[in-house]
Amino acid sequence: MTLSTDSELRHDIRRPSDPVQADACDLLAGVAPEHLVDLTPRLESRNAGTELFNPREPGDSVQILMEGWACRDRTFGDGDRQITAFMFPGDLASCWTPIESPFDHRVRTLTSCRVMVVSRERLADLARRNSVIATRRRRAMRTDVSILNDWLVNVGRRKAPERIAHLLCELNHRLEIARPHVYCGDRVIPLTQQDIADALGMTSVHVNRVVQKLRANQLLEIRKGSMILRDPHGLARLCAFDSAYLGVLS
Amino acid sequence: MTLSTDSELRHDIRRPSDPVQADACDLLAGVAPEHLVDLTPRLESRNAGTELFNPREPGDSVQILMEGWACRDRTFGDGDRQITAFMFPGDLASCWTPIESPFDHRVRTLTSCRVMVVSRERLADLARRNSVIATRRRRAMRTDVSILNDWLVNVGRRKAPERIAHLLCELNHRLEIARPHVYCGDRVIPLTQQDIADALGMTSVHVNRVVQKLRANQLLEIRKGSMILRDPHGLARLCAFDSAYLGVLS
DNA sequence: CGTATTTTTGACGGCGTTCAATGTAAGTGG
DNA sequence: CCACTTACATTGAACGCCGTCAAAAATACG
Repeated sequence: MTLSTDSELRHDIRRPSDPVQADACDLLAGVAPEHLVDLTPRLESRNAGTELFNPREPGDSVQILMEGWACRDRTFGDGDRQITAFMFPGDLASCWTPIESPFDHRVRTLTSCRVMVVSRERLADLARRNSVIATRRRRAMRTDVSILNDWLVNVGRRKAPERIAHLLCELNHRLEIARPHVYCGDRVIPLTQQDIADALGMTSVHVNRVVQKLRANQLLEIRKGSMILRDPHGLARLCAFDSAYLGVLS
Repeated sequence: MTLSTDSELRHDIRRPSDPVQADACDLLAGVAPEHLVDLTPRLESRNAGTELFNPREPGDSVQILMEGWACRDRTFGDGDRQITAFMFPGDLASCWTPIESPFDHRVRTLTSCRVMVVSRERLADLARRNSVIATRRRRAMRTDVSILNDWLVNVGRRKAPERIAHLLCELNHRLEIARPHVYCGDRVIPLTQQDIADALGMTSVHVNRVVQKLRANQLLEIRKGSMILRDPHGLARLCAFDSAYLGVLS
């Protein structure tokens, strides 16, 4: 599959058929249709840069990511921001946040997205009663801790080239597992260099310089608004990537 | 309460009465004595620098921290290490790890400690059957995610002085909540400058220089192997500390 | 007292930031 | 189809935080 332009990568997303199907959602897969209706679900579109969750105004509906990429971040007064998680459908680590979130952060879309809007209260009910969903959420949370733990190691201890390579390897690994749910080209990371900088505690200027070196080594290609991994093994070698911490995903 | 020497801070720890009491343990508080016996618990001492948990050799017993400080860390081949959590008794964030740990890390004591050794299998059983413990572990895990999230923001976006101040503020806050369980002086942080460096992604040399500035501003005192916070509010002002993310603790 | 650990200090270098400008592709409206 | 606008990527120069290396001083402990 080849995509000719960036806009296709970011915006030309395949649409699932319109009737709301639980199976298309990694959190609710397998839920009986009669229970699903209780949630009053509806599919909606969101532009890139839309807020999906804000702890100060939880609201009484929850938006579950069905297509596209989102991130969890914290923004400072001076405009600095730190991204603490990347999320996309089909990825276990992405599905636990909707109902409750213990900490000060928000969730924003990075690309154009489709979300399933459901009643928060009823989803919480369902999660309490349905042991499958409960288990799924527990595993999702464990995965989130594990990834956060690894990001901290990454940001705290690795130099820029290894740091960037490690993030790309992680995303690639998660994407492979989530493949059936992710509607963008293989090994395409739909992130801005600014996004990557915000996730890794760097500036976009420096990300750019380092990423150019990686490109010079045939490890990846650079597009406007995205990157394409050309040599995942080379990237993994560069940062001694070990996917063990993602084991809970599979 | 004043302590004259560091050895007292690190080693002169009050001992709970010898019969094993569930209430002294934040994970098992409230568990009926007859259930507690099933765990075959025994109190033991550990020197500073002892490994309490290693994912590659989980073993069939679990060591629950009862006194002293420990940390979760990852060590690299070249000796570099990243600490990803500080743990002490009475602190909710410290109690979920023992039974299962989804990621690649180990737990080591930082000071001399006392631990309660229990059967892993039976503790897991108990956690499954006892909803109080289950709830406690869930909250503990949430707290852990929340703190990890904040550490990532801290390491990724703050400069050294704010970064150190923020860590100290967090520990101070958690210590105040855990006070009845922590047997060391008020506002004493029994950490080496090397420990702090390993937690914040810095070198001990630079931690030292920054910490000296904080001391010059009457914010803290420096001891061998520990620090004493003299002006918590000043520290909080320096880094704009907001304890909201620790809300789940209380 | 002698030893080990930790703190402290100095010189030097570099990785990464800051500031600012330019280039370039995509989207919009006339 | 072109002018205008916006968003990213790219480049260069200057600066500085922080790491590296190495050694010395201070503190605690046996």
